[in-house]
Amino acid sequence: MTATPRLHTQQDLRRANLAAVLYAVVDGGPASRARVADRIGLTRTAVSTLVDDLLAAGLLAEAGLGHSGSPGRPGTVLALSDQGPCGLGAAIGVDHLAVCAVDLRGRVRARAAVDAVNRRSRPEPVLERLAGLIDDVTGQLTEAGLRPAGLCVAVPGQVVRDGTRVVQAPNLGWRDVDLAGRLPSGGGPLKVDNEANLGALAELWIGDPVCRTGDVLHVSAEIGIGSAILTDGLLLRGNRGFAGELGHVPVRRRGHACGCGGRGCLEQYAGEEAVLRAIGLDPVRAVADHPGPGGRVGYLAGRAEAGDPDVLRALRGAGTDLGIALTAAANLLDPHVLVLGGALADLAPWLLPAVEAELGRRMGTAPPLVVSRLGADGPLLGAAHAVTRAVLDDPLRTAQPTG
Amino acid sequence: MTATPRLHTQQDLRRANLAAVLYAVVDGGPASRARVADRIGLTRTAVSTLVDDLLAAGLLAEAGLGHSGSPGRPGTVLALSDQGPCGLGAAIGVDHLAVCAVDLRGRVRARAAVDAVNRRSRPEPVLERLAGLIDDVTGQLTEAGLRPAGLCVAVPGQVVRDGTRVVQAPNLGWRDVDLAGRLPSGGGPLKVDNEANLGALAELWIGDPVCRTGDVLHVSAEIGIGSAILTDGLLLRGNRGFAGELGHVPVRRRGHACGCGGRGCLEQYAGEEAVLRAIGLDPVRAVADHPGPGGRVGYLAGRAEAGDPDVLRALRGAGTDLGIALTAAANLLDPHVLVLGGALADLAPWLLPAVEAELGRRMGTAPPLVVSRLGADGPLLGAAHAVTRAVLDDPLRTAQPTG
DNA sequence: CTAATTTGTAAATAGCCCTGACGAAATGCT
DNA sequence: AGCATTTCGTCAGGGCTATTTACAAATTAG
Repeated sequence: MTATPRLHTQQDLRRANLAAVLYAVVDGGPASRARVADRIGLTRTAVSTLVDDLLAAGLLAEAGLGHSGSPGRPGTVLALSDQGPCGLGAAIGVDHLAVCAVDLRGRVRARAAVDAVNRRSRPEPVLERLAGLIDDVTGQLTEAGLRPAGLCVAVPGQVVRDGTRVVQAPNLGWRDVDLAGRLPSGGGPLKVDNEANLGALAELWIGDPVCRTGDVLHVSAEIGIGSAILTDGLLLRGNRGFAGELGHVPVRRRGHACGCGGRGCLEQYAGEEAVLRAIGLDPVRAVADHPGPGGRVGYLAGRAEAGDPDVLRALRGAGTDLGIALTAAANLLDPHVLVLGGALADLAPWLLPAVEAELGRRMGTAPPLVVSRLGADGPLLGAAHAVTRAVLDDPLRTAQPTG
Repeated sequence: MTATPRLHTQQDLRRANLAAVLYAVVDGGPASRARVADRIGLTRTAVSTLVDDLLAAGLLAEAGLGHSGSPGRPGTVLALSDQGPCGLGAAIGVDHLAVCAVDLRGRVRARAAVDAVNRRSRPEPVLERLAGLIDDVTGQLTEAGLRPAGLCVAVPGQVVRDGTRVVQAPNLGWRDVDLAGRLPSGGGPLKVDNEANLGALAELWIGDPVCRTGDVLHVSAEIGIGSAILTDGLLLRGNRGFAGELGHVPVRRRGHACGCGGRGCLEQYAGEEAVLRAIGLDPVRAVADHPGPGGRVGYLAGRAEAGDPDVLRALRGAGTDLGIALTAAANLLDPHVLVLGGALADLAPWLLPAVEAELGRRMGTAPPLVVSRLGADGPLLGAAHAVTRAVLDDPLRTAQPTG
């Protein structure tokens, strides 16, 4: 439900073609003007003028002459600038805070992270600590002569569609938190998005190439189980921006009551707490016993690695229920691929067989199931890249001449 | 997973603006050039030249002067031509064949239909009879001085994404049937699509206005239970074009075996056959006993109307299971509205309460549930309108001067 | 060293929309 | 009725965008 942006004026055309040039370089790698022209179907002349603008804006850079061994004059290779604007990404996790900056080439140029106990914490101190990290990263950037073009924050919760307010983040205990103006976004715009969404976008942009060839359902779990649906390279956000709530897909007709008000939700059987309970641990105590990013997940992975039968059985059970929910999703969406991301990626060796078995049993030809390449880093990287992608989408809006 | 059409040239811009003018009239009703200019954000001058082209192409027509009572020279009202190209729509149902033609204004200008027993029938005789109906309708059109701009066929089964081949239509017993060249499409292109998809599009284009304001999940059932997902006014088709298979969402962990190979699929509990079995009827015999379009559904509706407790209980049960599957879908998609279409619309009075009860029990705030305004006619109308919409999307491609 | 090939740019051209201005046709006030 | 006001549609001129055509520069192949 996004209003399709109408193409009316010649400026819109110009903007679209500027973006097309940049994406030709993003998707196909550095290339000469002539090669870019072939890729996007414009003439060399047109590409030349577009490139002139992009060079002046500091988004592209000439990187010497390329010679391919074939006859003809070699072209001057165009690459994305590594001196241009950077994207600031931040992640608010239940037990950590992280910030990073990526340049237009997608390289991480600065980062900072701390362990933190954000569970059931008030927003103010969390945002204050996060602001400190952001200032830290911004400092590193300006030292290197780079400038931030905006900030995007990944949160484990529901976010309104326009991306300024957290509606609900149960595991942080936040409700209706407006972030506008409360974090130093480096002059650019500030956006908030769900970590599952950003993890999926990261996988699309810089992860497994299979995600670029069709619709994707990207599952990710921290404590809750979320997912994101990518269609045609775009997120399906739904009416309120809450699409992808895989954790509340019913997998038992009459099952445990869930915090959402329902019964038999997947989260009650495959969520982190459910797995901890299944091996006889008190979830609340486990959080205290195994803090830090990947604390409980690392603990579970360790015991699974050691062959602990209780943990293996619990993960098999979780995988089976996840398989049921994914059957529902795959029937509804017919995705090209299913991706396990977030904390699930670290437990994939023990979850995957059960998930695949259940999918195979229930669907004639189930979509392939792959493990995220980015894992727990996905949301953070996705947030940073969301900023740089916004620059690429509208190159001259945020650009400024090279110094 | 549709390649986004890139906007490169000024011709593309022109095409987009021609379409914008037409859609301004479609969505906002007949209006003067100046009014259209206001609606789409172009200048009166630009709109004038666009309208000139559209008048010459026979897509728009001037309909006299409009006077609103306000000062100023009255504008000449522009309306879609009712002499222009028409869309031919056809529907292949399990027990009927239907064809209709709609003009650009959306009015049905010709139609033909017959009862037929297509269940488990070979494609050849069915296509032959359908071709006869199409010729009949085309004849009516040419008598009225109209010309068909293409043909779209609705089938109860899975269709490849490019819309030329039926992969599988279980209730017809068809597998891998290529329709290209086997039906008289009146010179224009021939397309095939799933009836659930076309029913949903019909609802979007000419049905309940709530479908136009956000993402929609449109459920429709003939014998199988299908659905279509509309995002941003576009169908979500999925990787192979099989998205929307609501009928195979699991609603029982260990349930009846289903033809799809799975267990506990919704279709086994809420499909037409399941309901017939639940009231003690043999589905195969019931088909023979109650033929024709709406045969079994009409029979069930009649008994429900009369207060038959068995039927009411069976429909309540089906509604409950449908509610479970819709909970899954609503959590994944966060749709703006859920629509019950197809044959379900006729049983809505008895299904709806159970569906709503289950949704309400499982979701804090469930999306509103509405009944399709078009019902069983949806797919046929959607098919016809798919053709006219294609004309509106690229006005000068298929156009020809007024005679 | 020459021919062939490819690259990048320049000049001229065509298409599209915008600005500004104008006559035409209605309303509303005197 | 007469006049000012408002709105509509069109015309002329101009700016922007991409294309066509042409050409100099730089490389490979023989």
